[in-house]
Amino acid sequence: MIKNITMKDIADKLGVSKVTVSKALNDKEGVSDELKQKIKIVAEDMGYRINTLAKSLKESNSYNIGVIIAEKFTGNNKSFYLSFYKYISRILEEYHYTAILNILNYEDEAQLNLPRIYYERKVDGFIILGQVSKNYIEILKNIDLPIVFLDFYDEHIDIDSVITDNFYGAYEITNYLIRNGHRKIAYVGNLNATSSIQDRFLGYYKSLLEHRIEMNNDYVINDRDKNGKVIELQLPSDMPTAFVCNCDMIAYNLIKKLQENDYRVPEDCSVVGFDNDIYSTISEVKITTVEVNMEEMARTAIKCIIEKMTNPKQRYGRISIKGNVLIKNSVRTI
Amino acid sequence: MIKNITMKDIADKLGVSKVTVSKALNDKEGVSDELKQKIKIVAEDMGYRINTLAKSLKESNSYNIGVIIAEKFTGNNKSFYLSFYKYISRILEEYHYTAILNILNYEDEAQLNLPRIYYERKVDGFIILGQVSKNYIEILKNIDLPIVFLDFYDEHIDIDSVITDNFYGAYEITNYLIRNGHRKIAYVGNLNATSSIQDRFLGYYKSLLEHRIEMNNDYVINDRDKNGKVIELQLPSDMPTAFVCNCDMIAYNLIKKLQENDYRVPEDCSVVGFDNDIYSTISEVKITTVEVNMEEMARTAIKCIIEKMTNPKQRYGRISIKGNVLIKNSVRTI
DNA sequence: CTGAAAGCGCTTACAG
DNA sequence: CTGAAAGCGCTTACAG
Repeated sequence: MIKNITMKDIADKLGVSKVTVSKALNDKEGVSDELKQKIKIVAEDMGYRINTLAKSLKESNSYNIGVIIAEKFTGNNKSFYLSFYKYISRILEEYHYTAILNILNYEDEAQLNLPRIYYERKVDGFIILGQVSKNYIEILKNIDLPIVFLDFYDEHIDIDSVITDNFYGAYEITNYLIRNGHRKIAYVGNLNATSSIQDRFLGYYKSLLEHRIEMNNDYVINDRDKNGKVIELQLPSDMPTAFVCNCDMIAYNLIKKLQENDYRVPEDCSVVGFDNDIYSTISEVKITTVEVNMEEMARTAIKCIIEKMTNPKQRYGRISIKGNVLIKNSVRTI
Repeated sequence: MIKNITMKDIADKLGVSKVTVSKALNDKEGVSDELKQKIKIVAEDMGYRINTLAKSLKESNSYNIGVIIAEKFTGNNKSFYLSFYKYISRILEEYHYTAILNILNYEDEAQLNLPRIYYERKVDGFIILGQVSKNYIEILKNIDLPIVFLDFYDEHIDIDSVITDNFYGAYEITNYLIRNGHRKIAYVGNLNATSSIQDRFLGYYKSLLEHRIEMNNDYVINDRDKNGKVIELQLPSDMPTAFVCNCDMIAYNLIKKLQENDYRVPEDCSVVGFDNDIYSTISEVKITTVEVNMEEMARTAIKCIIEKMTNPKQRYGRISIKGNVLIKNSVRTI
C-alpha cells in the first residue's frame, strides 16, 4: 500500500506545523505570503491530495448532494449509459459501496484533467464506462487507484476491461438469419472504425464461413466517413435478402433508406442490429438485435475492481460477456 | 441545527461504552447477544445513522467508486435526465460539492425506502430529478435534509421546486404558429394527465384568447388513456392546419399518424412539440419545439439547496424557468 | 505570523 | 464480555 501524503508530511518536510500547512493551502489569514507560496509548491511536488473525508468529518458536512431519479425514467432503452449506471450503482450497493457518476466533459478530456473526485480522495477506484481518448487513458494509467474499463477496451495498454462479446453476438445473430433461410447477407459497418465494429464483422464472417457462404465484397457497406461521421448508406446493386448492421442506430437508418427505395422490411429485406437501444424500438418495425447483458457486465467489472482494491497486482485482462439475440420483427423466414 | 445522534449518545443512554456500541452495530465478537440486541433497538429508536465519513476516515477507504462517462455519450438529446445530471454535477462542482446519482428503483419507491446514501450520511441534501410518487414525497418531506424538486412539483406540499415554464413556453410556441398565419390550431394532450400537460394547454389557450381565436373542443386531442398509457391518436374530421403537442414524443407519433393518412408535414399540417428531446430529432422532419433551459434550472435548484443548508427555514416555493422556442422545420407559413 | 491542543465520529488493538 | 486509549487527517479557537 502506498502511503498517502498528508498535511503532516508537508509540514515535516518544511519544518513547520500542519496548522500552518492547512492555513496556507486554504488561503487563510495568518501565514506569510512567502511561506504560503512555498507550502503550495511543496504540496504540488509531493503530489498532495486533500482528504475530504477528514475535512468533512471535522466540518460535519459531506459536500455531497444526492440526485435521485426514479427508475421509470431510465427504462425502455431510453439511455444506454444511464441504464448501465443503474446496474453499476445497484450492484455496488451490494458491496456496501456507493457510485459517484462523473461526466467527463470535452474540455477536461482534451486537457487531460482528472476528475475532482480523484484529487479530493472521494473515491477508491474508477470504472470508465465507454471509450475515452487514448491520451486520457494514458493519464488514467498513472494514477494509483484500481481502474476497470467497461464496454470498451484499449488494445495497447493492459488495463482490465469488461466488454460485450461482439464477435460471438454477431456470429449468433448471423446464424439466426441463416437458419431463417437467408444466404445473401450483407454487413453494414466500416471494418476499421472501432474494435467493436471490427469484431462484430468477424463474427458475421465466421458464421458465413461455417455455412460455406462466400463473402461478397459488395456486401460490406460503409456507414461512416473517415472522421466517424455517419454517412448516407449505399445499397448494393445486387440486393441481399438480409443485412447485419453493426448497431441499432445504423439498422434504423438502413430501414428508412430501404423504405425510401420501396423495399419493405421484413417482407423484402430482413435487417438486424446490435445493442438493443432506443433505435431498435422507435421505428414501426421493431428490430431484431443483440441485447447487451449490462447486469452481468456491471457485476463482473465490480468484482474486478473490488478484488483489485485488496490485491492491486491482480490482472484480469479482457473479459467478454455474452449477449442475447432478441427476436423482434425485422426478420422474415424465406 | 439538529444534533446528530452518534454512537456515544447510544452508549450514554445505555450506560455502556461507545466501543461496545460499535461492536454491537457491526455484529462483531465480544458483546453478549443480549446487549447487542438491546443496543440495536435503542439505535433504531433514536434514529441513529452511521457517519460513514468517520468510518471511512478511520479505515482510509471512502467506499465510493467513481464512474466516468465521456460527455460525448450524453450529448444530442440522447437522454433527457442524463443531460440534466450533467449540468447538476458540473454546477455543484463550482460550489465544491459533488453529485451522487441515485436511481430510485421501482421497489424502493413502492416500499418507501430512502436511499442508502441518506442512512449513511453521505449527502447533505437531495435534488429529486423528475416526478416520484405522492407517498414517496411524504417520506422525503420528513427527513432533516434540504430537498429541492427539479422538473416537477407537487401541488399539496410545500417543498421548493424548480420547473420549466410550461405555461409560457406553450404560449410562446402557439404565438409563433399564429405569427405564421395559422388559426386552426389543435392541442394534443390530456388536460388532466399531469400538471405540465395542463399548464402547457393553458399557455396554448391563452395565446388563442389573446388572438381572439375561438377554442374548438374537437381540437383538444387525447393522447393517453386513464392509466397514462399512450394511445392511438384520433385526427379530427375538420383538420386543423397546426398542432401543438404536449411533448416531442407525441409530436413524433402525430407526424407518423399524419403521414399514414397522407398529410405531409409541414406542407399540409404544421406540428410543434415540447422538450427538445431525442424525438424531435429522429424523424425526417425535425420538430420545432420548446427547449428546456436545463442549465438555468439546475443552477437555480442548486442555489436553493445550498442556501437552505445554511438557512433551513428558507422557502422558495415554485420557481419557473423560461425555455426557448427552437425553430426547426415542422412549421410552414400560410 | 506561527503552532499546541482539542475534537469531528468512528474502529482497532490491547488490557482487564 | 466490556472498555480506555490511540489514531484516521483535517480545522478551529486560542495562546504566544
